[in-house]
Amino acid sequence: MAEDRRTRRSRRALGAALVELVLERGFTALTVEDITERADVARATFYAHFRDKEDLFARVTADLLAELGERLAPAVADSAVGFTGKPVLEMLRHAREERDLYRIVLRGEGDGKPLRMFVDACARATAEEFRARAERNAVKPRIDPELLARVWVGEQLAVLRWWVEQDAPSLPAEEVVRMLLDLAMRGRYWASGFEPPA
Amino acid sequence: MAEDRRTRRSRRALGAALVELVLERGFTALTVEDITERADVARATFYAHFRDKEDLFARVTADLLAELGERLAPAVADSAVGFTGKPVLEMLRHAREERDLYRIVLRGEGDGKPLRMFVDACARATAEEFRARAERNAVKPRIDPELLARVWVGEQLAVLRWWVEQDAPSLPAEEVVRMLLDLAMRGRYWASGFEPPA
DNA sequence: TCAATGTCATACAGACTGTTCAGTAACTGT
DNA sequence: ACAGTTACTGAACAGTCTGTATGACATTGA
Repeated sequence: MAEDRRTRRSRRALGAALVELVLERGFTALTVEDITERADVARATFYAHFRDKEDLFARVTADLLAELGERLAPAVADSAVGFTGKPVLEMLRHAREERDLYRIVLRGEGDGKPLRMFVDACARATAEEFRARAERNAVKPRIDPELLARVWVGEQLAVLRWWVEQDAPSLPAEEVVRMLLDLAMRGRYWASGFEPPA
Repeated sequence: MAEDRRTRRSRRALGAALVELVLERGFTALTVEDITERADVARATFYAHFRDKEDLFARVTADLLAELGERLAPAVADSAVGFTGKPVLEMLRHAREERDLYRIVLRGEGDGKPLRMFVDACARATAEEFRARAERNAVKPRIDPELLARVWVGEQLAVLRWWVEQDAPSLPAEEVVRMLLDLAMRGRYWASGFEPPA
């Protein structure tokens, strides 16, 4: 007995309505009734599933993260050697499919709680990967992997934010990844147009 | 006829109360009455100054940005040549003084609106500086300055966020700046411990 | 088909919002 | 120090949203 179809229907509708409405009006401005109305569901039903709208947002985000995690797993395995850009590319693709949700999360809607869930999950995974990779290749990090992971994630998310907020059909994902890789390899100084330092 | 002392007193008290309370309970959880109570001010007075709590938060953030801008000006002038790290250092110092406010802004409290004010201001200024610098030194950026600025700011803010959230007396600001500079110059690959690529 | 379970409409108390207002206190410029 | 201006106070108001409870009804899965 998997999950009642009615339950699934309601939950999905509520989640979708939330995303739409947050994008339109912002999280705080929303009423539970706004959400149920858009989802075409009774208000009482909402409370049968979620404690409040924050709870709903948190679950939607958690689902997104779980999905992302699954999609990232093979890409991470593939880039065991070094910076291949495969995980980033996969994330960009995921973001293209779930664009609206990515937008509102990255904007910090909901007092930044979903965003923090997102950042923390990415940072944790990245730091772990950095450590493992350093060990595997027998190199000693010149900067604390924890901090390095934060920087790397911060940089990726900044780009991601920029990317999903573009209105015009923007740069293809592959192109964005190439830039990020260049930056990671050669540094910002090079990217600015200067010759690499001594 | 500057500004009435009572006005200044009330505004300041309300701003300070907001910061304290957001740090304790989060922005959404707050009531206007919570704020006025902490500030020891009548609720009616609040509405004499601000439309709602979002308005208050926005103004507090705007003031912070103005202050930061003033402090950054000389540092930016000093680093006209290249990446000296002076502006970042100055920002870290500012963040140390206004730690609580920085924390809540960077957390994305208030549906991320103050955070967006912050990010946009930094990104705009940085992009402009990049362009000017490239022109001054007659070099051609290898990556769109707009995007490069986003990345650079995203990276700085990730570090800043990490730094202001540390409980223990953390790394000195100068040390953090050194790391950021190394990263900017030599890239992440180097920081991970690998030798620079061909 | 039937028992279980989700959904619905409605109702409720309690809390918060944003506004108004008359009385009181504090401030500024002279 | 005074007078006129201006801000603060406390109280009251309707309107909105929340979270919970209820019994009737519809859909589901076995």
